[in-house]
Amino acid sequence: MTTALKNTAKATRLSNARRTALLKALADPRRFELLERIARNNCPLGCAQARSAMPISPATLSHHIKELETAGLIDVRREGKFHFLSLRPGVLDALASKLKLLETASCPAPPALARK
Amino acid sequence: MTTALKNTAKATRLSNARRTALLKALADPRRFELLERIARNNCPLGCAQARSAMPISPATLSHHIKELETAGLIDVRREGKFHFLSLRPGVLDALASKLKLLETASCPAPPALARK
DNA sequence: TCGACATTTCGACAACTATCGAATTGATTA
DNA sequence: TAATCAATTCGATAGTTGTCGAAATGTCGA
Repeated sequence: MTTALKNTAKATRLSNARRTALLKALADPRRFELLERIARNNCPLGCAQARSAMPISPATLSHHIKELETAGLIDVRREGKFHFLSLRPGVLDALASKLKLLETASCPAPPALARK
Repeated sequence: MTTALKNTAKATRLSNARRTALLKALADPRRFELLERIARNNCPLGCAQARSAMPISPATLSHHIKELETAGLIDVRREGKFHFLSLRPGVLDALASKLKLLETASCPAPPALARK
């Protein structure tokens, strides 16, 4: 019950600060690419795998991983020397919902609206 | 038919560059707040209205408006000295869809995944 | 035409951020 | 214990970005 409610709350509620943190983490193209790789992998993505897939230095990768983790977008599992990255469930959904809400809240733009 | 297809394509397709531009525009908290005000207004929001609602200088507001417009999130209608801002339909939806796709593409994280 | 007003541009500044090489830390194995 | 390897931290650098005051531009009305 508590867990169920907690998960539901997480899926629908984002504070302004959290929203900002998420959007900032996603705004960097390299980071988004990394997140895509993590999301599309069929199981937790090895850090080493990410490294060989992207032309960036280990230091830069580490930095990006930390940014994604800090924003709460991914989870990092450590097994000895090896790290495995996975998408944290529900976070992107919550953000997407927030954006859709904004779209829904708006009134249709008049057709005469100039786009100069 | 062409228009219908065009709108459909817009709702479902975002290039990487466009996606990045959108996320960068949304990542600033002030800008997001401005977008929220535009979205929630029942008709195009007057620039002057935005100005009086937010504690930022005219220069800063102008800068943010330009960023939102350049990213393609809003349209600006000019009536003499006055500008009116409105949300461009479908853009937030397209972005939200992209995020949801990413969520869907991921595999469920194992419960044993450590969150250190 | 001038003055008032709405908005933008310009230049400066400070803060933030992506990237890297080098050094460090931590885990594993011989 | 030392060597190897995975990943992080550190410091530096260059680029980006938000913010502002002042100046400039554009519109309108007297």
